[in-house]
Amino acid sequence: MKDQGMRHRQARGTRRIAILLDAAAQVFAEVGYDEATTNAIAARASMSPGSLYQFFPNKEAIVQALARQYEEQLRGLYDISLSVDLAALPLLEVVARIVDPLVTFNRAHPAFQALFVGSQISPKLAEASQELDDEVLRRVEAILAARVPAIHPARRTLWATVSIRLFKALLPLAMTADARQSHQTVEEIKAVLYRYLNPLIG
Amino acid sequence: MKDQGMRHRQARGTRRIAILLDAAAQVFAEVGYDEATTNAIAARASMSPGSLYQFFPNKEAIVQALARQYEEQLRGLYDISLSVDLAALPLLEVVARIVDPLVTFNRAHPAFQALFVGSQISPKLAEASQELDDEVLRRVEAILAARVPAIHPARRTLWATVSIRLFKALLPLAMTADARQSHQTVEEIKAVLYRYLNPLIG
Amino acid sequence: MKDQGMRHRQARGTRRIAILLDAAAQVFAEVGYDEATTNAIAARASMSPGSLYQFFPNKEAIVQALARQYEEQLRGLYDISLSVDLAALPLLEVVARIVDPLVTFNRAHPAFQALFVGSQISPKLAEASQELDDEVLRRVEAILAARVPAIHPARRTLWATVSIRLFKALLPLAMTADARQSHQTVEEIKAVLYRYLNPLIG
Amino acid sequence: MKDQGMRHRQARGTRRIAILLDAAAQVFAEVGYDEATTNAIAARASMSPGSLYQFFPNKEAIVQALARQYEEQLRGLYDISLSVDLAALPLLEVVARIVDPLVTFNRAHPAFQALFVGSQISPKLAEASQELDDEVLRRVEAILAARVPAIHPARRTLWATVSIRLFKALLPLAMTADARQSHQTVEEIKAVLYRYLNPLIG
DNA sequence: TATGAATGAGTGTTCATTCAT
DNA sequence: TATGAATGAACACTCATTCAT
Repeated sequence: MKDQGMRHRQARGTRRIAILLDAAAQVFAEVGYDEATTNAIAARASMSPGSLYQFFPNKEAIVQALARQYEEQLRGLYDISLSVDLAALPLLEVVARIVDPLVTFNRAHPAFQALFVGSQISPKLAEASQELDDEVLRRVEAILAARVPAIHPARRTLWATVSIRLFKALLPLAMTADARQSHQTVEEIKAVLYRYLNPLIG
Repeated sequence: MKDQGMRHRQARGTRRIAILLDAAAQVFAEVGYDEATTNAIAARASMSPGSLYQFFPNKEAIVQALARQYEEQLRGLYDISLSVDLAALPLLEVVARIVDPLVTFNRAHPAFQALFVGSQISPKLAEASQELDDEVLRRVEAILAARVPAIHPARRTLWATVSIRLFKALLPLAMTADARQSHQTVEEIKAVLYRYLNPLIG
Repeated sequence: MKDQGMRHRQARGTRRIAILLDAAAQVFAEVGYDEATTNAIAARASMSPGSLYQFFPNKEAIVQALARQYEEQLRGLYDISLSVDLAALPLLEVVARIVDPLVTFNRAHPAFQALFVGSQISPKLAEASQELDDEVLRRVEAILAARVPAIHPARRTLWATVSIRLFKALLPLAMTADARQSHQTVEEIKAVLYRYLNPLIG
Repeated sequence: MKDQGMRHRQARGTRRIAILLDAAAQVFAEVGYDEATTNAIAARASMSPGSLYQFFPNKEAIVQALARQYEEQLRGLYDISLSVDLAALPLLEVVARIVDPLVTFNRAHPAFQALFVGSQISPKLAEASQELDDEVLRRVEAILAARVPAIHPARRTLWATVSIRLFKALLPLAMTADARQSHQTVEEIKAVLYRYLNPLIG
């Protein structure tokens, strides 16, 4: 009996956290992290400010949780599409296997863009979503290393950083309502990355 | 007599606007548009907040004016370095003639980055610096058109948009104190753009 | 059967109240009444806030109950050490028989100080621990009356009030960790009271 | 002309600070430092919260300013009544010259009590009014030293500390509306201090 | 015209208290 | 009855904007 109550409560808590993160994602997507207010997030989640603070100690913790969520979901996404020998694939295929899922993911989670791209501008957001950025950098470096093991670490970091920034810069372009134009832009993103990386690791 | 007084007053007004824009540029460069306060800008300009609002109706108008100023300065910058037949130049040279002055300009005007790059993230700033972005887009489109006149307008716009975003994405990387690394990054910027555009308008 | 269940429930309630008052005492001793939060008290008592409010209608009621508890415990304390003819004892001895147990009691119940001394400052607390203060005043008046029966009631009240306040003022000084200094201060407390009262009731 | 404007503005600023400190004193006197809200102080001063923060960076700064004001006013008070050879005066006279002005002062400035006495309870207030407490301690120690130069510093500090605490404890008693009772209490305060100190420095 | 004092709605956050379960 | 999630009014403090001088 007690167990059931507890399980129920925990489930409720988890559900409310999910609702909050959803609301936060919406608000972040609409006005960005800096402009988002905790009261607005709570209101969007149909909660009181007090409730929000029962689950998160402060505003930063909300983005961090959201970023962590995205990180895990992305991990799941790529564990499938990258579980092959990347060195054996044509570069264009590698690029596609990275870009396409990310674009799809971003369409399903519009706030991802706000965090991932916004971290380049807002210092506060950058600090909060540091982990996500680090994780992405590590992963891209790993992919580069898989194809060109002999590469100098500093160059590898530069190439990875540049690649990530290129992607971040173009991702918003692909997020229009017009499906046709969106598809064309995604192709362009892949072309940019392919052409940039081909002379380096092709 | 009255005329002179008026001319004097107008000159004074123009001068004060220039001082304000200078102060705004400093503050924007230091903390970004969103974090910049109008009081801080006025103080930096050794003026009262009231004076600031005599020249600008609100914070947005300040960035807009600053963006317009940059727009004009950039026009002057390129009227010199682009007054040749771009179709006759190698693409790498064209890219260099566009990128290098812009990097130089940005080093002299650190706030330019805050506006130009920041407009991709902050919706407020995006709205305010719309015109600058439009102008830049038109110019890049013109260059593309000069090299490949037969190009479909939609594709031209896409290529120009992508090129500009690529540049915006990498510019901050080039703005470090380390001269050596900065030079390397600038080369990388040019490489990215060259490789992207070569198959299209090489 | 029903009776037993009820008795059981009541005993349980009494026990939980005791636990709560203990927790409250700890928290009051640590941060004072004003800074103490009901949630902190409940947590310290390993209870939910809701349970706390099942036994006490509000925060004030908690201090009141605690004060009442201290009142009773003090009664027990003095029923022993004052059950002699105070008129026959030297004043210094009387003072010692009042001060020493109180200091000992306070060392065992650090929250007592928070209530007893704090009531002089925080209006909220003063209201809440009014009863305790009244009781103490009555008792000190009784002692004074025992030694000088002919005393004018108003003077008796004044002397008692002053004596109590003197004690309250110095008690915190005696509550340091340093045993040596503490003893010295306790002697000072007794000296103050003795010198004050000697010309009056010596 | 400008000078006049500036002088005028400065005067206005000074006046507004005085109004604020007055309002703060009222609110502190009514509810104590901890319970006082900056918005309440601003409202009492017929100002907006923003105005308050134009003059004081935070709540603590307000008490500090008030404490400093009291410190100076007290200095002025005592420069007159203590500018004699304290060693030559009878102790009762010395005590009267210290206590009487302070009581008078406190009647004119009810918030003084809130700061001076309250600092013994609220840690926040204690921190903020530290300086005032230190200053008072130094002064009392100086008086003790003037009468008994050979005294051990540690004992001098103890006696001064005790004396101050005694005074703080009794001061509120003297602040009733009833003039007759108040006078009687003040006499009692002086009696307490005299009897305490007489065996030590009489 | 220029000033800067003044405004007040709004920020992130806390906590005494309530109430569905 | 016991729970702890939920509430929301307040708090200290900020800043774009206004306005008396």
